[in-house]
Amino acid sequence: MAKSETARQKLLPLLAAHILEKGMGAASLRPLAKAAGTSDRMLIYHFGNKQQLISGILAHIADGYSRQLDASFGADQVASREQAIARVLDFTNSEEMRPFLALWWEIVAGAARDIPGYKENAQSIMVSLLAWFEEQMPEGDPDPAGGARTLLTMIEGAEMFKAIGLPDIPNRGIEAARPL
Amino acid sequence: MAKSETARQKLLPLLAAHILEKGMGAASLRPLAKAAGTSDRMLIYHFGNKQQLISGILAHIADGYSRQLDASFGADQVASREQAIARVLDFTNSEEMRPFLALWWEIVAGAARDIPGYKENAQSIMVSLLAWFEEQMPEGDPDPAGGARTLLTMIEGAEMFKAIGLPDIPNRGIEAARPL
DNA sequence: CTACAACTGTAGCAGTCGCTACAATATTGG
DNA sequence: CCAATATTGTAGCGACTGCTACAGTTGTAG
Repeated sequence: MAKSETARQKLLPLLAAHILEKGMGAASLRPLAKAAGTSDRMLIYHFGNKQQLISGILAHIADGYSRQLDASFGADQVASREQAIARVLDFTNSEEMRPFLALWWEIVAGAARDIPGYKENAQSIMVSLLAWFEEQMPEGDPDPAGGARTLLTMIEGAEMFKAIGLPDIPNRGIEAARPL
Repeated sequence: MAKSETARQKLLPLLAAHILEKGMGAASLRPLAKAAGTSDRMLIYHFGNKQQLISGILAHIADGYSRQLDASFGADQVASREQAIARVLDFTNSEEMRPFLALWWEIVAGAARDIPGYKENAQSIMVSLLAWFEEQMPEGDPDPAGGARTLLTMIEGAEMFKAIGLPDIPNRGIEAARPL
């Protein structure tokens, strides 16, 4: 099946861009192939079948996402938990994050339905996000590990409300994310 | 197009059951029709087109969900915020809630992608859930409205982590959901 | 140069998709 | 009873789905 690794590496960015823009609902072979300047025939040739193709694209996107996280936040420390959570929520409000978030909820939905590959992908994204966020915790926090989990749970809840167009509901809640 | 309201009311429970079990990915006319003991031809006849059909089914499910909420929780008061949040999380762990939650994330994903109808549906579900949860807040809570929003944000974050198979991440966070 | 492997275009299969045209039957109001 | 209306089955359209068979072309190693 798949022969050339470099061929895949050349296709992946274009395939990823297409999925980020159009969503998993538009992730069928012919549109993907067109977006990548090739044919459905060649996508199967390089990736074996559709499932492996999608897995490859999602993994590629997850990689880019975590690299973007590191790049977007300097090493400057944050002073409080409130500041840490506010910084992340601000960041996810940016226009460039929209496609990632829309895709994220599709991945969550796939994981909740036990579609093969989705749960693994979602977990790897969240585990690395948690590790990254743990480092972002304010210096001297009494419980960075627990705090990061608290705040990340809060953040994800808030992101859900943002996604469905009710961004104000978590507002008051976030103020409550103080260390005990 | 749609003529008989009673005909729709007879079909909706069967259609809803099919979507809850199989997910939106299996929500195409012919399987839905088969599950409801009719034909694709008749679904279009009764509901006009697929979008109105799906909207009707989702609204029906949302109705049933909120009625189930009221039925599953007695009027017995809860003593603390921790107890309120624990009760809801326990409830959502039950097997009968699984289909609702899986469908919920598909609705969130659709809302995040601006698929017509999904955002409205998601909002109406969350608004009524919030209103219900506000009533469930412990008596004497210093800020029931804000607290309900705090806890619901936390709950939804926790539900997401459960959905992707990482139920332990929010655990420590939930202990922190104390009133200020 | 030749043999072999890597790559690619064309065409198509068998299935599903939402939806509709047409014709027939069932029901109901006058 | 008769006419209008409501309901239903059959058949199919044109588009799309993942994937494959076949035939070729290209690149490379001996």
